[in-house]
Amino acid sequence: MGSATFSSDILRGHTETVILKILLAGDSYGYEITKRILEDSEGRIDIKDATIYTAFRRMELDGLICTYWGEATGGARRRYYSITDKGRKVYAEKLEEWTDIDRILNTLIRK
Amino acid sequence: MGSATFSSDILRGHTETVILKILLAGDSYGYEITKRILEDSEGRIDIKDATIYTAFRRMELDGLICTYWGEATGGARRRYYSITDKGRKVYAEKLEEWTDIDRILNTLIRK
DNA sequence: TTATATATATAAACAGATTGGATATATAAC
DNA sequence: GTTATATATCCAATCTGTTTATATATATAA
Repeated sequence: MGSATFSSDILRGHTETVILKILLAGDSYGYEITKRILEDSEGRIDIKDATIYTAFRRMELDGLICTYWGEATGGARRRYYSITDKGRKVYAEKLEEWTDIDRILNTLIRK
Repeated sequence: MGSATFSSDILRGHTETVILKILLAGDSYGYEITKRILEDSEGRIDIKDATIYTAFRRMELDGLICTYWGEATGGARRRYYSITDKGRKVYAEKLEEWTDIDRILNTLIRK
């Protein structure tokens, strides 16, 4: 139980930040990002496809990312996402915010 | 803007853990806990009264805390909360979980 | 008497995440 | 050829913790 995936509330508010960070390294698509997060989180963060696609739509509306159809290599078609200048700016802000949250939550949660 | 209070999504999933940690040090009541969190978070976490009272109700139903009316000293009546054995056990689990989340989110969010 | 700080509580709304379902392509196994 | 599996996207309905708005009540200072 203790090593299962985290409750969805834990990720809430960080999903966009994590997606932006991955897109900083280069364009990618939903399925790949989901797999990447699962790997990089020691198998503990299993973002559902519906979650990531609704996040994409929201972020596109907010101008953080833009999208284009790409070719698939052995599977269904892929919709690629690219981070915008605004997206880079928002990522920088969220990174700074995380640094603060991290310090403060450690104070509040630990003895 | 950068130093304002955090979005409510950031606290989501941690509210109960923070309340349990405060109750570990001794019984307390809603108003005091809210003030305490605001102080200990450098003024960045301003939990709304409705949030804390609904959390109390949820936690009491789950058997993490129990409650009793106390006397007020210069103000309205107070409802005190006390952590139960189950609450102490859940806190220990959440603390362990936070240790993991902290490490993993730092990996996912930072370059 | 007015304003402010102290203190609790509930209904309705909000928003990000999940569940469940649908659709579609390519490849490996039977 | 048919089935199973991996790849890949998307939407409607639902869930759930938090907020907004509102109500209630006591004590003290201006």
